Amino acid sequence: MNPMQVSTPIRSPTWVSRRRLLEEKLSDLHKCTNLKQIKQVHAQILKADLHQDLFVAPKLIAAFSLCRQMVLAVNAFNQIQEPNVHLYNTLIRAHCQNSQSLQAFAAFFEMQSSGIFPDNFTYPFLLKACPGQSWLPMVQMIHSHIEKFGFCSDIFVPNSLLDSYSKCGSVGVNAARKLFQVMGERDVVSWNSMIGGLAKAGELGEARRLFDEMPERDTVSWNTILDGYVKAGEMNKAFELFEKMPGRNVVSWSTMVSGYCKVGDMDMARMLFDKMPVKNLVTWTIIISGYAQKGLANEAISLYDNMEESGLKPDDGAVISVLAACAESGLLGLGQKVHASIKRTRFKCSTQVLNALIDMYAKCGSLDKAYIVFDGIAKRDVVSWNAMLQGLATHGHGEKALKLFSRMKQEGFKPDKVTLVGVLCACTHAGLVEEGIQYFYTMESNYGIVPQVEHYGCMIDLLGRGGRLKEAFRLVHSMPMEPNAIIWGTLLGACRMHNDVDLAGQVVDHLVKLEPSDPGNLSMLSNIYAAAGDWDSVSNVRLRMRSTGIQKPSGASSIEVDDEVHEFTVSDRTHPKSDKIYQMVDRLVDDLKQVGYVPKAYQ
DNA sequence: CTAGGGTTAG
Repeated sequence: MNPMQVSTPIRSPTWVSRRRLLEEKLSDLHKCTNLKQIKQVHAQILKADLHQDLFVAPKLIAAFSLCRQMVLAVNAFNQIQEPNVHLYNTLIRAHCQNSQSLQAFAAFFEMQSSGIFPDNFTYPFLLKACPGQSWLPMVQMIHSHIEKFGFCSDIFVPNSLLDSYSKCGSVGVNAARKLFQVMGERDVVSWNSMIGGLAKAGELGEARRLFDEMPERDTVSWNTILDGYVKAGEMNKAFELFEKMPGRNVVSWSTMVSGYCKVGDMDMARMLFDKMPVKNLVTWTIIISGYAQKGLANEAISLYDNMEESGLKPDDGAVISVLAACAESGLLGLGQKVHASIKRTRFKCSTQVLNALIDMYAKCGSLDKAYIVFDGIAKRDVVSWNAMLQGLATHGHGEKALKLFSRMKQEGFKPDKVTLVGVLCACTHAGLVEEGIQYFYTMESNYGIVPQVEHYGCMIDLLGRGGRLKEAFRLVHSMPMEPNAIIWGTLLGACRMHNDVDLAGQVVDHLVKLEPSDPGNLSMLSNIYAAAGDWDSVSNVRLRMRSTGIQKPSGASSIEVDDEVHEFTVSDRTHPKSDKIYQMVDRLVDDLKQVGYVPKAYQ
């Protein structure tokens, strides 16, 4: 349809005056984040009969979208009889902001089929709805559309395309490279996107070359290359750049803090954190999660308090990050604190936050609390079910997990590949070998899920733990994909469990090829030979270890009591209270023996 | 365009 033909309703003088009354309230409506206010204005709009106005509706949609009220947003959209490009663009952007990529595309296709042509805003919004590698085909489709209709006059369009490609893994980065080369005009944003994409794809050298080549660099350019080094763990190089870059901003500082947290250097992280002139919510999230990941509960908790005292209210991202860190290190205390602060400050939480809570409670061993959160979710999604299922499965409640699985199907949820990992894992932990095999071989026909490497991993664990090593080994060889290190590692674990020395030797050969610098593999083999009393083979392996120059650092466990970290290694007597500790260990071993546990070391 | 972000086999 020709845009000129869109009929404009005739405005009566009363209409104009009604609208003028609301004008002031409408002007900032699309930026309003207070749902109550929006609903008030909405009521006034309805009263004034302005809800079908092409000027008012986009503002309403944007406002509802900001408050994550997509049902209301779509409703506002549906009030319009003949939506135009602008309205569709607003809807697409709204879906995109609320990570409803599919709905964004649905809106796009609907727009096309009603004969409305996309403009210079449509494609960039749509490209934003393509998060990551799995959306590469959609990015390619949009690319061909753009080429067909020639919207490249505005650099915003090719820049968006470049950025989307560069976030789509190595294949996408190749396409981005090509596009970057043929782009007639490049601004600093084009360069930044290209450099960021290369750095993310692990092409740090090429990224650095482009960075050096750029005609002009802004703070984002510096931050991008800085992050490239940080993600590669090259903190020395990152620090060097950080020191000499002009105009550091809060992102530059936060990037450095994040890098030091990732390599575990909390002293440097804290020093920079204390020194940085401006901190925001992201900065606080980074440092708190950093401490939490290291298991330093007291530091993390006191910083969380400081953050709230400084008047910052954690958003979804902050809550999810901190909870994920708690889950990783089992910091139930901090997790509960976050939960309490959510309950205190929020009327309701997004499903994403509740899912993070389930996972945190489950991973910290508080399955009952996980269940309470799970039961209380108004709108469960597949991730909620998966988190709960996985939690039950990994804590030995295999049957309960399978029951949850049937409930999930009863309530009409479609299992995805993660669900099936949980189901197979549940079978493994409940010793239900036959059931697991059944699920594995029927998952494609029953649920349309083609077994992936993760599912094979579960199967190998299932068969291996059940002592069916030969079958497990055959399965590894019949896999349609290349077995990865986890697969071989699982099999090796099973060999150790059942003292299969021959198989272990073969498995380790594969493992060493995949992880040549991992000292754990050979040392595991050595332990297996030792357990079988094959001391010649043990010394052979030791020789192999020495000839490759690989040394296994002795494994150490550490616990944290009252903010003091205590580290322990094998037969460690250096701790001041080691006598008491060993007394306790002996008592525990006795208790375990009484319930039928046979410790390996005492065999 | 840059910093934090829910479920995934050893």
